[in-house]
Amino acid sequence: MPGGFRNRGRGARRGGRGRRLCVLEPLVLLLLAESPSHGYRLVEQLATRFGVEILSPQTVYRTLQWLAEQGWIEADWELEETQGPPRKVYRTTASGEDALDVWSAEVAGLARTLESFQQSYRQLRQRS
Amino acid sequence: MPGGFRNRGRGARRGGRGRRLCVLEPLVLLLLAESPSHGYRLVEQLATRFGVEILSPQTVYRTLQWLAEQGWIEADWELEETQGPPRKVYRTTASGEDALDVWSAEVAGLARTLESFQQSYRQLRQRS
DNA sequence: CACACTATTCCCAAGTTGTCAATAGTCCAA
DNA sequence: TTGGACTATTGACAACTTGGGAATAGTGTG
Repeated sequence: MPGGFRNRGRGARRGGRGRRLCVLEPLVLLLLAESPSHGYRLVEQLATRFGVEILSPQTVYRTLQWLAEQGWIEADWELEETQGPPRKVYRTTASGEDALDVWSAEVAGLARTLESFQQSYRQLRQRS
Repeated sequence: MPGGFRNRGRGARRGGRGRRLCVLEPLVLLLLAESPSHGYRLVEQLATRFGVEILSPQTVYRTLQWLAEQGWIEADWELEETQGPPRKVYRTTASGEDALDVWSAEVAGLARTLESFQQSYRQLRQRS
């Protein structure tokens, strides 16, 4: 389960409720910068593109609402006929593109932290 | 502020309360696997070793308590005289070493997600 | 017509976090 | 000796996030 913090069994680990995904905003922002999409599809895209499978759809819809409140994305109801109820299709705004750059730097910082961890971990296991 | 989710200004970003570091457990576990330490020092080590500077000490102490509840770490009050109140020095247990391996795999998954993000981000910016 | 799938939104309990505060020991300067 | 700075841990509480359940609703299938 790459990239994800899946919940397995109560008490087995900290998490589940209350635990933040911590990279959902930049992921969604990037997907929308690539091409407009809607909540239901983003859940699938997050899984296939980034291996993020833990998500309850709620989390994605809420992130979408929050990103829209920041003015980083905008939505319109899709006009085409669909196989189901109407879709709310989001796309990035100009300030959303700027926000993506900021988030990207943040992600790079986290990536460096993870790299440090992995390097130290390998060294520790090599010694033994 | 590499690796960190610093809080700047209210409303400017999702976070502050309720925002998780999402990699604190493996980081602390690794540091303790390298050598025993105590809460106050771990806060410093997290900053210098991993660039994690956002932490309120509380978060670290709580993580320590939780890791101890899992049986992954154990503590004794330090016997030596110190420059201050007594320290609770934690060290990993055998099952803690196993847990570190599991967490390491989890971290690797998150690292892959971040890599995917960064690669897609670079491609997006190259195109424009 | 019931059922599965698509698609979004609201509400709540459970869990996590930062802030404030309390407690306390050591060291140093006024 | 009294106050302040630093070391060190813990408790309580409000603010915030999340997953699950439920509500709403359109479309396609048996």
